[in-house]
Amino acid sequence: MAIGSRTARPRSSVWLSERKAPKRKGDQQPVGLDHLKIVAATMRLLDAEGLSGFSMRRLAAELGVTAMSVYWYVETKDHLLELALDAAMGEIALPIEAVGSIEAVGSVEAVGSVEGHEYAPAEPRDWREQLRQVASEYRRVLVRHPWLPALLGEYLNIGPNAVVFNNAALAVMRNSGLPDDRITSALALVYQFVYGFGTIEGRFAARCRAAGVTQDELFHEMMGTVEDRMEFDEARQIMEARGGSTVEEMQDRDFTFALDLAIAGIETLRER
Amino acid sequence: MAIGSRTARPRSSVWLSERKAPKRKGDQQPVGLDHLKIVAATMRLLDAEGLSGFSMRRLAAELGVTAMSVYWYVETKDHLLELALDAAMGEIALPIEAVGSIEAVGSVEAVGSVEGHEYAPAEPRDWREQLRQVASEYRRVLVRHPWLPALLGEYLNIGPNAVVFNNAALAVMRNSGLPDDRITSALALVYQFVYGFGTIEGRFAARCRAAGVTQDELFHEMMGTVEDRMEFDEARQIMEARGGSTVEEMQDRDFTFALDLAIAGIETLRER
DNA sequence: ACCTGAACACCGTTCAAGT
DNA sequence: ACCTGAACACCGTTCAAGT
Repeated sequence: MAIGSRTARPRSSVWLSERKAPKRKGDQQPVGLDHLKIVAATMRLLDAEGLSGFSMRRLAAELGVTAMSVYWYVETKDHLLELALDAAMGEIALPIEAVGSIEAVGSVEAVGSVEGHEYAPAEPRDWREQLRQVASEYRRVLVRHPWLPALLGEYLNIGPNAVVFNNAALAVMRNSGLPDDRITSALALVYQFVYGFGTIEGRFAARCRAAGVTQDELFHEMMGTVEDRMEFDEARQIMEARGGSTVEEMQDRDFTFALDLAIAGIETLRER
Repeated sequence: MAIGSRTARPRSSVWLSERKAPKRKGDQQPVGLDHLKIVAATMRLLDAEGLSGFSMRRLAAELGVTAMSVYWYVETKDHLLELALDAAMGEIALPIEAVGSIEAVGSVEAVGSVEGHEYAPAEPRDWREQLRQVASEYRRVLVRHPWLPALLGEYLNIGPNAVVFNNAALAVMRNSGLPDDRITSALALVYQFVYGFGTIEGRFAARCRAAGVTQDELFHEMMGTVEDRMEFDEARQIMEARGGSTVEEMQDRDFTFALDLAIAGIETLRER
């Protein structure tokens, strides 16, 4: 099988529980295993094999260590995955204008994220530009880590990097000029869209990689299968009108125009 | 743990492989086990225990049968979950105007779905009304079955009911007046939004059920935790401006206005 | 045609024990 | 302070066997 598992629903989050080890730096012998290496190896494994290919035992083997050693650093597999999740959130490059106080960024380090957020070099720009940047960065990270959506769905995503991201997203939307009581709606529209879009895009790419075919090959194969199955005149007509000769082009067009729709909607309803 | 598992990525879909059994009706002894009952029990278990609480062995026990009996009817756990996924898609009530040819509906039955699509009683209406209906129906089903998003992310979702749903969604959007080459974008914006929105809404509700608290209780608890953690003036201001005294009210407001934004965007860009 | 039981290769995690 | 090995309770699935 591919999803689902046996133990009970987790009731806690890494971010809501105490650190397992004080994690002081100048310790005696550097044994070659620590939080950073473990999370990095976790992400490498997840990228390469997917969530279903990941197990604590596989990870230990990857680290050249016995199955249970990892448990000295990490409470459960769930906590480890939450760390990987927040590390991925940290890869979303945010417009510098949207990143708030230095304290927020400092607290990222304080709770032990793997890497801080990256910041795109940018001068202050239009809120639309900033929105487009955050959206497409988020999309890129979702595609790069196809395991991310499952974790986003499973855990609370209140890690330090997630908080920075959410604040930045909110800051950008506040510049749109929408009244305060509409901001959460607009945020939901844009980011849930990006989430869903990036999810299927990343999954499709991963599927192609696993099957050893190009995206265009798999796309045409699937279209063929579906067309064989039933009458699809309407759908086919739309698909052909979609434009773009490659899957990548179609995706970029769809993504860009969908964002344009959302932005146009915001601008239109702002005036009312 | 809660997600991920051990076996390799599935390369096939129920919908792309042959039926295991010819499934003829007038057989000798009715043993009390069949496709319908199995899928129904699966959905009941998933609703009650979640994806992580579901296993072939639990299901067999639920059916009062030995662990391996189910395998006579169903090839793998993955295939069974695909059947449950499409059955859930069939619960989305579609506006009768948007449901195409009778053949499409006929083919639903032909491939053995659990129940056909429901059709809301409706006279022909504005495309905006239809869009709102499909969106909120989709949302309702996502909330009712919190395991649905994980399955939607994992499998191809090309079952008969999914095909009917997609065609209906497309038919509605075609009535918006957008040019053909923009339809897929608009569909992505609306349905990925609903998917993401319904996902977190359903997950939140499930979490409350599991913890035995009301949604409002958990919401305030979480707000408290997050506020304690770091400076959150902006976010708090927005949250307070959000309006609505209960979580449910906030969610309904957010959902409705986000859809309004999308519709306004479609209408605005349609004119250009 | 339908169902069972034993077995296999995997899990996450606990726990006592090593150094 | 860090790592190991054996063990427990669970998986999905195969396979030979029952009726």
